[in-house]
Amino acid sequence: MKEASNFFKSAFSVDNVIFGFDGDDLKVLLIKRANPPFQDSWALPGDLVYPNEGLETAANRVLLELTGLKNVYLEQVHTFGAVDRHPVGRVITIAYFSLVKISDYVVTPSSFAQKAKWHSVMEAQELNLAFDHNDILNTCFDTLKGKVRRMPVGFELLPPKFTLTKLQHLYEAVLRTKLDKRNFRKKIISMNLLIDLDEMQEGVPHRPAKLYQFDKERYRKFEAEGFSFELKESKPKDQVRRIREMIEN
Amino acid sequence: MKEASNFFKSAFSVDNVIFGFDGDDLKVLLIKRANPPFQDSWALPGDLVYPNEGLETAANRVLLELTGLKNVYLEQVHTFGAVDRHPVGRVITIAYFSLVKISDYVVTPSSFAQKAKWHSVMEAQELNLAFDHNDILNTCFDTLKGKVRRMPVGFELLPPKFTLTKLQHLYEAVLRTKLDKRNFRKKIISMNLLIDLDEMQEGVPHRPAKLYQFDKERYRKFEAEGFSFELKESKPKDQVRRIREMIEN
DNA sequence: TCAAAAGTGTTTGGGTTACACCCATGA
DNA sequence: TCATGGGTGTAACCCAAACACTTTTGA
Repeated sequence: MKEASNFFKSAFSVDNVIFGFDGDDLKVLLIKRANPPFQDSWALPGDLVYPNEGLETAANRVLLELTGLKNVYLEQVHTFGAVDRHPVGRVITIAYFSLVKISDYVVTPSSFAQKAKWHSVMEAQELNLAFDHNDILNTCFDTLKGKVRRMPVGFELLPPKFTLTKLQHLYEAVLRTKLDKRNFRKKIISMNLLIDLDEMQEGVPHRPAKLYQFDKERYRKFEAEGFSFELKESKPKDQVRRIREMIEN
Repeated sequence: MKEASNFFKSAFSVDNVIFGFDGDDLKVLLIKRANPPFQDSWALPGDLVYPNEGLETAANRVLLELTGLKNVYLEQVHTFGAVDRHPVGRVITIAYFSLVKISDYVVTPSSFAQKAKWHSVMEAQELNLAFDHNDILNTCFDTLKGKVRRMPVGFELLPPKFTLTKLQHLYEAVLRTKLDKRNFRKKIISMNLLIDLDEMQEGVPHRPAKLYQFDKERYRKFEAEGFSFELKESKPKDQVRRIREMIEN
């Protein structure tokens, strides 16, 4: 009954929720499955973990094979292990999310025969994804939302040079809220994590904006000191009041 | 090479970091391993996951077998899968932490032949635990620290009736900081999550304190409205100033 | 009467919120 | 000259931080 051989009949995989930002919308990279099960369904990119391969290594491999990108922000989120989540056997999956600069991603290399396509996260959440990939996507998205309010990971999604407005749009897309322009700028500037490049946008049909760069050096210093960067959720006061009143019935 | 049979040669386990609070110190329940590998080392309680068993089910089973407790706070934290983490084969482990009222835990049921013992977390972190259990313990402890600042999970560690001072000690033990008594009380009271029981401690050699109870009902209402409960880290201002100056060199 | 913990208010400063108008560019 | 986003300051408010003495009990 409780012999080792009974236990070594399962496999594990990694699935990777790859987020990108096109300047407007938060996106996730999905592949169209070429084979059963769930043939022709959209799915998160993933693969079985090789017997002598670390988990994060596997996640990085999936990412590299699909996007050609290395050294990308990658973080483990949660492990999904419902007994029946995979129709062909007991396969648990470790979910990762990664943040890529969408402009760096060029074309699907041939090793993935399937079609890969960026979907807006909002739309992807409404699709019927393969396996339990809807759960995985939702969990990873929530994790990203939480993360982005506490740490400046948003920069991983932007090109090296960006405007404050783009940065704000990114936060708005991830947090799914509107932010006040002046307060946002004050807050970001006061974090001292941006380098003013003294460069301007060019060829835009409106007043050109200043370009900034993320100051990784300085961030590491802060981080080492255990500093935290909360970006408050900006819940309107009236809403807070209303909730409070509701509760104090 | 890439045949399924190669992949279905691995196993997975759950390991459970069981936290308790004795009114003074944050504790973790460790077992003394009776068999190799790591015979006689202290280890986190854990077990292989049965082929047709969910992950959380397995974690709950470990908890039940060891403590006799059911319906305990349990949360998945992280999955550890280094290739060589287990000497007898490829075994990845999904780490959970749980919060138990230490008074509810009576005695180790016989199914676990090993000795189980509460260790202060501080001490446990200095032991040489089996496998990668030091990593696991540290990760779970950090997760608990983060969690406790955002959500009122601390109550899971206290008996049903407790004093404000006990609650404060708990927070101090988890966060490893001192908290200001008056500010702490103001904060907690203002959260409106405590029921004043109109009872007093008895038989204590000092002025008896009021007893309170956690208001789960009200908490669920808050939670449903997406309310958050930050308990700030209480970093002294001067420290913040020093860091800031250091960074703005 | 002593030891030990319970209990309680106010001031100060920093940060968050709310809010509206002028500016620079390309078409 | 118009459309489009870029860019800026201030007042009100709230909350966190700092801080010390009196009260109640059992021994």
